[in-house]
Parts: sequence; structure tokens; C-alpha cells
Amino acid sequence: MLEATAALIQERGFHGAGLNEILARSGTPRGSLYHHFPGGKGQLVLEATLRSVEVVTRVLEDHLAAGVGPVEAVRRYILAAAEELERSNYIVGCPVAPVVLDLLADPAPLVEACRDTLRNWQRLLRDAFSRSGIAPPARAAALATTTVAALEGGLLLARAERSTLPLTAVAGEIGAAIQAALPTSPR
Amino acid sequence: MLEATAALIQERGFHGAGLNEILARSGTPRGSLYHHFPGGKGQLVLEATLRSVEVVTRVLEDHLAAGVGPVEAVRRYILAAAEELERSNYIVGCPVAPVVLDLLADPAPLVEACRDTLRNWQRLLRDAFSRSGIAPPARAAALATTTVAALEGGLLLARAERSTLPLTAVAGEIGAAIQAALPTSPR
Amino acid sequence: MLEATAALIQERGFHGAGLNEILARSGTPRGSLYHHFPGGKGQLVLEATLRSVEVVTRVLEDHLAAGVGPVEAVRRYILAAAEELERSNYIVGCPVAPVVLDLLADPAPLVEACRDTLRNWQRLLRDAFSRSGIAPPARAAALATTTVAALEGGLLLARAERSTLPLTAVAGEIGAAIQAALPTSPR
Amino acid sequence: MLEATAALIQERGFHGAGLNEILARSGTPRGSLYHHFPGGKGQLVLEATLRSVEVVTRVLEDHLAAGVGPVEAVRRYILAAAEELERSNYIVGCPVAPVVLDLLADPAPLVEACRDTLRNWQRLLRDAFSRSGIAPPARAAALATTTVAALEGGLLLARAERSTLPLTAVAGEIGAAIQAALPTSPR
DNA sequence: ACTTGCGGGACCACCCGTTCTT
DNA sequence: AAGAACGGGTGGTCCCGCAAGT
Repeated sequence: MLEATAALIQERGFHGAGLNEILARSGTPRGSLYHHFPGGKGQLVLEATLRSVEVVTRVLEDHLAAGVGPVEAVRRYILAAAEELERSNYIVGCPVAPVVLDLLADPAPLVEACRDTLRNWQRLLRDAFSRSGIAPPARAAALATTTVAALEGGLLLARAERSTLPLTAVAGEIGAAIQAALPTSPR
Repeated sequence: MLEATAALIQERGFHGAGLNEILARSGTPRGSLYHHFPGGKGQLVLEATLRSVEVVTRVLEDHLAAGVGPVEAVRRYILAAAEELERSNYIVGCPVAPVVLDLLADPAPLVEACRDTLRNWQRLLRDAFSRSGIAPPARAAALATTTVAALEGGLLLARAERSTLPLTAVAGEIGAAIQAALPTSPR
Repeated sequence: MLEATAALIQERGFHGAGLNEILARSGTPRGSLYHHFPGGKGQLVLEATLRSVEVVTRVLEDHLAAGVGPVEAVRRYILAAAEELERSNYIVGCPVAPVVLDLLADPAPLVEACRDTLRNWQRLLRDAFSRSGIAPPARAAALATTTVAALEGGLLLARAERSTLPLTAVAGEIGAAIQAALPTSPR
Repeated sequence: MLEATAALIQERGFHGAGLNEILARSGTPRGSLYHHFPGGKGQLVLEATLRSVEVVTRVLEDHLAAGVGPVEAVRRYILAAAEELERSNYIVGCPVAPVVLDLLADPAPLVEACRDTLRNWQRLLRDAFSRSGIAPPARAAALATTTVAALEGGLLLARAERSTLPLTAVAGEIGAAIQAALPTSPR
């Protein structure tokens, strides 16, 4: 059911993802929802998003820990995201983007979780950049922020075009930007 | 009414923007909507989006034509977007992003219009980059795509944080990336 | 416009016939309706119905005055109605039936006009029957009522079956009934 | 709720019967409708019509099986319909007539059900007529069709006049027609 | 004199997310 | 754990006036 929820949110956004269709897709009976998720739609979406986020974060961490350097790690990660997007027929993009765009006004814990997720991704990248010698810390942080931003935007462009080309362009240019910020690169 | 529509879509996304609230905000009676937009919500949102896009595009063109070079033009444009976002209490971001994220499955003309808009922005930037000497054309195109992507993602991050800091980081790093691609820069 | 109104009422009934579609079919501009028919939909439908009724009544009168005797006159009239129904793809039946069935509660002048129309048809038949020697007057009246009823019901059955067979059956049996009531027939 | 639906359709026709009023009359909460009738208005009307039809059919069968001969059976049945019509303040007529007249264009299963109902009534009458010796079969069928038609039309006339007199006239004349077709009658 | 454009609510059928009962 | 029931709300369309504008 969490998978169906995540998929439907990716397709239609938070408000467009109806409980009826979620239940129908996952074969869950109606009453079970409020048994397992007393908080209703909010809780369901929260948990579904957290689960998707966990997977994505794990992938990012794995690439950063692969010992191939930040340039190659980021490049591979972005291309992996592109592949996943294409494989899912351009459904599976970023799990937090639809929530952030649909729930601006609401002070829900959902939005806070999405914000924390985005912060966490930036932190992971920033630390990897710093470890690779990018300095000062503010530079590493700015580069991490830009990387996450370019990935989010790249997923948007790829979805709009139904093509992975925007993401390959982003992978190349962001890789170049990271390379240029590395200490050994000035030479 | 178009403004209210655009604003509400920014706040809640396509499916979360109800006609009732749009009408209530703009003081429009229900029957007028059907008169001016016989196509219903789809047409209304399309025209509202096109209007917002037009304004944004104009601003981008103006900055690119200001004769300050692509680095400074892009930097100023991103910071202008950040200012606008902050001034509107983090409501006014990109007009096409919510539509793209909410209407994946639908073959609506809306999605096509958004796709064309994104293409146009990339084209404007690519041409400016090429005119500044960035070559080959594919490089200029990739840089333009990455710039648009980073801006879209930056707006998302800024909204999630309710802060313009992500956009200033993006402005700086994207500026640096463009600078590094300019022909005169290597020396 | 009156024709379009009559046709649409035959297809969808009074409440199902929307002014929008009437105007669209007849090419009439919106404002003209209330110029020519200040009474709105009620008046429009009333006049359209009266016009259709006039045509039907004329046909009935012509058949009755053709000097072929009441049996043949009624038979020809019913078959003419069947032909018209078939020619119009089972749209053109009785112009008053839909109004009577749709406006039971309403005390509109429309219903009174329909009632008077039905009375008039019965009167025309009753007089023809009496002139042919059917007596007493109450018998002629009952036969006239039954003839109109069978025609109305026959149109209903024909429409439901999309076939003129029910009307030919009605024509035959009602003809036989009239024949049996004629004074010369017993012998 | 089914009763309220049937009654409202009799009063205003298919398009004139609003779900709101049906719910208000029957005291049903809004959401229950969609729960019990996922097919919406179409399914609701279909089931309501079928229920009304069942009752009417039962009454017809009972009269035909009463062993009083077809003439008396039909006479009693028509007069029973007249009584029911009067008792309900001229609301309860034929349950299928409004549907047939309101839904000409639609290929709904509703119309098919109405057609089958009308066929069934004709079949019941035809079989009774045949059992009573009316021959050939085509004659019995034509008489059955005419009987149903006269009843349908008689209900229309009675409603328009707000009087049962048309139905008593129909009962008498149709009875005479059946009598004339019986084999023992010529003698 | 006649048409147009627009405004105005009420209402449509449908479906939402939620709660209650078993 | 699950089906039935609940109202409020969805986007959409209804039939109808009132204003200018030919």
C-alpha cells in the first residue's frame, strides 16, 4: 500500500492522489487504512514518503561511499536516477518534490519531513565534498545545494520531456562544476 | 482571476486548487468562469500559467539582453527570482513546476505548454551562452539545461526552507560553472 | 429554433433539453431568446409544442376528411405516424407526451395546453366516429379516447423497440375495434 | 430510497429527477448513495425502475391467473392501474414510460431494461390470449401489443386530465376488442 | 430593434477523506 | 480487521437577467 501511495503521489501530486485509487491499486480494504494509519491520509503519505526517501538516500550514500571520488559518485547517482525514471515510464522521480509543491500553506509534519530530507541530502554531499578537499566549508555547502537543486530540476525537465537527456546534461555539467572546485583541479 | 488561479496552483498544485477557492479569492461569480473559459479548469489553468510564464520569460530575456554577460545575467535573474519568492511569502516560484508534477498521466495540452515553456527558457539561455563564445553548441545547451534545472530545484529548496539561501548558493555556483565554460576564462 | 426545441424535447424530455443545446443547434444567439420569448424556457417550449401540435392535428384532420371512412382514416394516420417516426430515426413521436410526463407537479400553462391538445384529438375522432354512425355518443367518445391512447402507447413501444411493428399492430387492432363498432358492421 | 427515486422520476422524468431531491425525500445521506449504487444515477434509476416493474408485473400476472378470462382480467388490471394512479394523486403511472421518453439517444442499459419489460408484458398477455383460444398467434400478439399500448396511452391521458375516465374508457374498449377476438364470441 | 458579452447563483452528478459498527 | 455509512466538497453546467453596443 505504501508503494501504491508513493507511486500515485508521483503521478498526480498529493491532492490528486485519492485514497480510493490507492486502496483499489493495492487491494487494501477500506477500513484497514485507519487501522494501520490512524492519522489518515497525512500519516499514510508521510510513511510512504519516508520509505521512498530511505531507499533514495541509501543509494546516494552507497555511491558516495564507493570510493570513486565525488565527481564520479554524483555522476553515477544522477544517471541512476535517470535510469530509474525511465524504467518506471517517467513516474518515479523525487519523492519529496510533489509534497513540497502541493502543501505550501499547510504546516504539516509532512513538509518538515521533506525539508529535513532535502537538508540531509545536502549534508551528505557537503561532507563528501569537504572530505575530498573542497574548501571552505561554505563552498562545499553551496555546491551540495546546487547539486541537489540541479538533480531536482533535472528530474522535472526529464519528466516534462519524457526523456533522460536533461539528466545526462545535468550530470555532465554538475560533474564539471565539482571537478572545478576540487583542490587538485587548479593545476 | 488568472492571478488567483496562478497563486492557488503555486500553493496547492493543480489538483489542490479548487475552483471554489479561486472564485472566492477573485470575487468572480461562478457563471463568469464558464463564460470566459468554456474549457473549464483546464483552460483556466492553461491561460493562467501562460500569463505567468510570459512575465517570467520577459524578465529572463531582459536580463540576458542587459549586456552584462551571461554570468552576471544568470546570477541577477536567479536572485531576482529569489527576491520575488521571498516577497510573496514563498508562494511565487515556477509557474510550470506544479503542473508538470501533478499531471503526469494526462495528455493535456497543459503539459505540452509547460514542456514548450521549459524548452524555450533553455533555448534563450543556450543562445546567450553561444553568443558569449561557449562552444561547442552541445556544451552551451547542456549548460542551459543545467541552469534551468538548478533554478527549478533551487526554487524548490528555497520554498522548503522558507529561505532564499539555497537560491543564492545556486546563483553563485551556476555563475561559476558558466564562467568556467567561457572561452576567455581558461587563461 | 422552435424546431430544434421540439426535436430536443423529443430526445431528452423537458428537463433534459437544455437551452444551451437548443441555441447551439439552431445557431441562435443567446440574448435573442429572451427578446423573442420573454417567458423563458416555458414560453419557448410552449410555442414549439403548439407548432408541432398544429402540424400533427392538421394531418389527423386531413385523414379524417379524406372520405375513406374512419377505419381507413385511423389506420392511415397511425401508419403515417409510424413512417414519420422511422424517418426521423425514432425521434419524432408525440410532441405532448414528454411534456406531460416531465411536468406532473407543475401547474404550468404548458400542461394545460397539452391536455387541451389531447382533448382536441379525441374530439376530432369522436366526431368522425359519430358521423359514421357509431352510437351512442359515449361509445364514440370511449373509442376515440382508446384510439388516442393506443397511438400514444404505440409510439412509446415503437420507440423502445426502434421498430414500427408495434404501430402496425395497433393500427390493425384499433381499426378492427372501430369496424366492430360501426352500425353496418354487425350484419 | 428506491421508492423516492421511482416517485420522482414519475413526477419529473429522468433528467428532472435530481439526486439531491431524491436524497432529501428519502432522508438518505449523500455518501450512502455512491456506496450502495457505485454506478451512480444510472444504476439507482435502473434498480428503482426494476423494482417498480416487478410489482406491476406481479399484479398483471395475478389478474391473468385469476381464472376470470382475458377480457375480465385485462379490464380489472387496467382499472386497478387507474385506482393506483388516482390514489397516488396521479403520480404512479407506468414506471418505464418516463425513462423511454427521456433517454432516446443514450445507449444505456436502462433503455434496454425498459424495452425488455414492455416485451415481457406483451408476452404475458399474448400467452393468455392464445390460451383463451385467440388465433392465429400473430393476432394474439397484435392484440397484446395494442393492449399494452392502450394502457400506456391511457395512463398518459388520465394523468393529463387528472381523471381516471380515460382509463375506464380504455378498459371498456380494449375489453370489447379482446372479446371480439375470442373464438366463442362470433357465435 | 435586436444582439452581444457578461454576470449570477443554484444545482448537477460524482467522489472525497473519515468514522461507526460489527 | 473490515465493510457500511457519512456529509461535505469537487469540477462542471444549468437557466436566467442586466448592461452596452451596434
